[in-house]
Amino acid sequence: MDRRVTSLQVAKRAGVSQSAVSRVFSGASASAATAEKVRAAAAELGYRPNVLARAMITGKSRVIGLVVAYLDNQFYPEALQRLSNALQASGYHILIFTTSNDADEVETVVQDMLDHQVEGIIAASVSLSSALTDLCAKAGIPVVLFNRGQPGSGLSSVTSANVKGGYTATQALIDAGHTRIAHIAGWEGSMTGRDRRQGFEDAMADAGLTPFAIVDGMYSRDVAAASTRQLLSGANRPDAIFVANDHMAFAVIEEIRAAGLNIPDDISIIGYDDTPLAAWPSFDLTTVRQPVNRMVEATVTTLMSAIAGAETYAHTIEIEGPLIQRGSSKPPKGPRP
Amino acid sequence: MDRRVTSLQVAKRAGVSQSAVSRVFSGASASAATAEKVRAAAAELGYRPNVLARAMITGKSRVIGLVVAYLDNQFYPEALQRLSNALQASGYHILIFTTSNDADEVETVVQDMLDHQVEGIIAASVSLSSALTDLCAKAGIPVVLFNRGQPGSGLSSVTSANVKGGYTATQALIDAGHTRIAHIAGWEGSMTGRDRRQGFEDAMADAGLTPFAIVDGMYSRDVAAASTRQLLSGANRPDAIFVANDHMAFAVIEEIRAAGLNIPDDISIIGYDDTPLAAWPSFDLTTVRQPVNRMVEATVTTLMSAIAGAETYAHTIEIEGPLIQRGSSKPPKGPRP
DNA sequence: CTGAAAGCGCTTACAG
DNA sequence: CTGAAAGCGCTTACAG
Repeated sequence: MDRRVTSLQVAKRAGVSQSAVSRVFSGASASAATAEKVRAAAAELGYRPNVLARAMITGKSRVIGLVVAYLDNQFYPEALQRLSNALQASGYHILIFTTSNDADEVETVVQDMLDHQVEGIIAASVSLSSALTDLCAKAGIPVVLFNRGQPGSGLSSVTSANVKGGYTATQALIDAGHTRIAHIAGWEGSMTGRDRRQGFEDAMADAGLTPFAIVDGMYSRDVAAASTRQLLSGANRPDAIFVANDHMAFAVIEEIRAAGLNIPDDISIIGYDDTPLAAWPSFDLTTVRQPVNRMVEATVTTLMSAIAGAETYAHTIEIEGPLIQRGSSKPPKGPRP
Repeated sequence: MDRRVTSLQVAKRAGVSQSAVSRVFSGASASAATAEKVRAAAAELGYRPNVLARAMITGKSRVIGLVVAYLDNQFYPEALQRLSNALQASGYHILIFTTSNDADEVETVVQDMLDHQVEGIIAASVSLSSALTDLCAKAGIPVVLFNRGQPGSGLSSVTSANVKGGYTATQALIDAGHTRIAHIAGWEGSMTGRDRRQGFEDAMADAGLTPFAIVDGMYSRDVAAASTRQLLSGANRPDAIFVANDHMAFAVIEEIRAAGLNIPDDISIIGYDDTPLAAWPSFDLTTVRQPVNRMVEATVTTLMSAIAGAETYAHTIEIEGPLIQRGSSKPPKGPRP
């Protein structure tokens, strides 16, 4: 319940001015003797600079706002952890906000962040209205979209190469000899969903195949499960499904098993993300890896240089990830070209 | 890139004093006419109070520090989301720190939080050294441990009723007719681990049974998997295992299946937490539910009343959760008393 | 109700 | 290198 100790108290104890104390702790020039006295006094008193006061003067809060929507998707906890570590390494901390993708809620959250004087915002799988984008621009607060593109918004984004990833996944199914290939797409309202779908459609077209079906899974387990039941209910059924993320793919796998079908003998499944669970024996999911570490690196680098004022234009960074071939899909047939 | 607009600019535009602007936005008394003029000017200029400046004066940052260690365990993303929502509802925001349980790292993180003038700290499954506990006490910053007890530390904690939960789980295995019951314990360094183990031992003793084995799973998938292989390798093997959390139980289930054994026919498994995955058909895990929502509620309530200065003594809150009987363990035999 | 003024705990020109 | 002083953007007694 003690009041916090201030630089003035340290100054008195050390027999120097308050400015001298400040200089020692802010890394400005000070003689060895002064620094010595100040540090000793500070240690005795348990002094630590008030970050808020410092932020007021410098205009640098050292805080980054992070908005995240889908924490139940295992991709995000890992991303959050890595983001947190990378930012801490740069001397920044994360003010976190969880939200749905509802526009009003996102607006509230972004306003809150701005009010807290964050130096930058990372929006993970969340879209920003153009009003919100303007607001951040006017406040001079850089925004980086993580795992979500928003072309034309003028916002920087870091994603995996979604079109290419969708293509690669689909190509792998084609190479395995499949012809009745369905796609359970990501949310149509998201660029990642549309891009992966585009990759699917391109690969099918290039192979002269017609999609068995394309349905919007909304990045939801429940919707994906219902879609799967639907796909299996017809007289004719797909022999392979490319699912737009692992989170949905797990639900798809379970539905297929519940229907008494075998994976991959009856149906091959390929997901997207390579979340930790994909490698678990229970799923053994073939999937396109999103290289979280490189995506996080790119996000932090982009944000930091924007904060430093180095760049004012938007960066659209796409990082390629490999297909991880596991047991949920048949391996490629015959010799590869 | 504009400079942020300040209360002084609003005051000039509205033709009132800066204090008047402040009063309108801090909810102090102001005439309807003044409020009107101020709000109009603020809206035109896009003014919002600087939370940092407000925090400096009031000494209330409206920020809660959250330390979390095991984000790969699905219990935590859910808890984080609920915590975030509950705190936002109280006008607070979360400064998040991920850490290992390493004492030095925790110390750094807590210091960082204190430097940022957080009003309270929630430590999820992380222990605080007594030096750190003292530090927070001296700074007058309340700490609540979430899902981790630390008796004798003087810190408040919110957990499930771990001894009772361990007892209930074990009793369920006994009721199902099992006699060779093993326990893969949580980390021995944690109170939750020790309590659940205590519940296991009590139930076994009450039933006149000797534990088949007790091993420390360290709350780690890998350690739990290795322990399982060990348990299965002997001439004699357990017919049931109580695993101290779901996160490990999933790995245990997979090892048992890999060994060609059937769950629950050969071995019954019961976990702890009732994470989302437990209900998935792939695991269908019988488990003791930790009532996340009620734990979060209790955590926020405790923290808020401590911040309000209402209580200075430590609260140790234990919340009971039911056993969720699913397919990974045999149902109780015969009639229940 | 309202304005002038002091002050939260710092950083940073400015002289010396 | 060092101290006195101004100021970051607010809140809050204090008079009027």
